[in-house]
Amino acid sequence: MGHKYTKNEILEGALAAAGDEGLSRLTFGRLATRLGISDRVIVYYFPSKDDLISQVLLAMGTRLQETLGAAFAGPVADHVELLTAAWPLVTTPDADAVFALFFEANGLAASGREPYRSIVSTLVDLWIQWVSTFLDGTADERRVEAEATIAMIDGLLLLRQLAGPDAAERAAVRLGIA
Amino acid sequence: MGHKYTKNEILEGALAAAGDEGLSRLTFGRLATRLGISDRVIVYYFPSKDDLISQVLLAMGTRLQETLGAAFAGPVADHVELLTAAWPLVTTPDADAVFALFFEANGLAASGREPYRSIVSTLVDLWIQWVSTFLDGTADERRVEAEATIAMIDGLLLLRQLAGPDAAERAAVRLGIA
DNA sequence: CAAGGTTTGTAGTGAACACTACAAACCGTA
DNA sequence: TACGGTTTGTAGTGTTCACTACAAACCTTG
Repeated sequence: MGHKYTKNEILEGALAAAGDEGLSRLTFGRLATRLGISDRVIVYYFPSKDDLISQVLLAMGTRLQETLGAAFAGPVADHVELLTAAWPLVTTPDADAVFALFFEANGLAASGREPYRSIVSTLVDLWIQWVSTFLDGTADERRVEAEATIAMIDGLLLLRQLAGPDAAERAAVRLGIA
Repeated sequence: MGHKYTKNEILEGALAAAGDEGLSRLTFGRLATRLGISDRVIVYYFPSKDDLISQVLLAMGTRLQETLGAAFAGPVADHVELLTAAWPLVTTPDADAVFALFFEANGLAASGREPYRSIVSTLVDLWIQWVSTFLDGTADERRVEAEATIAMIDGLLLLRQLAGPDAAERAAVRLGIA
């Protein structure tokens, strides 16, 4: 099978493109130009734009879990411990690009646009469940603790994106992290 | 001056439209149809799309300050006190619509798109400064406390938008609010 | 009434977008 | 070599979008 780009390589390129220019600038045409291929190869692998976006966001989520999962060894007691461990990993330039993407998707989801709404909703549920596996306690306790963890990390990282790393660092310290 | 719509009335309509359909669906054509007027009246008052968006976001910020400002009487000691007072006011259907808009703008800003980036950046600075006027302490202390306040409220409200009011309420309680 | 600010009618432009149709070429493998 | 998966050439479709040009009508105030 003679090929220049496999599906995965195109997805890879889409991740990079979305990181650079944002989700709203991720189009068949722009991505094709960026990769130096015909837009019809992309359509060949991703029959609709929704397919492309869904898979980009899903891949992004999986990749982030791999990064973070490596750092979370055993179960910890509460969200502060978890955040303290996670904070250095989510404040790198690479992570910044990933979270910029997520915030864009979150915003579009919050305003009700499909397919963002359903994808992000699924993603958030997965994350709550995933984070709770690193926590101690009953199922209910772990869920609440995971929700608090996600709220705090989102808030701090949003502050980081909008007010800068220094502001986020100060706030993190004030809230008992790092 | 014979007029059907003043600039302010159009801005009002734009706020409502953005709340209903999201910023990305706020276009001259759609707004004109929604208001039952010609799109050229809108262009007449808002010569470019960036003008319209900027003023919508600015108006949204001002309006939110008016709502919250009424509830904040005197200075309080820390972000927990402030959040406890603010929480009931930001968890109403009206506030939900406003914050959905802000999250959409934040997301577009995070991915670097103009004019969102510069407007939101200005807005965030204004908010940090504004929130700090309700706090006690030195200038530095108040700034950090304001940053923490904003991080937490953003995180909790984002969770509210994406995982639902119940999840946000649980997390808020766990974090010492409400 | 005259002037001037406002609104619409009519008619566009050029760009970006998602997506389609079809035939040809390419290329590794069986 | 024949097959089948892949890639491109060529050429579209229909939609939405921001924005423009211009003249006419409208309407309120001075």
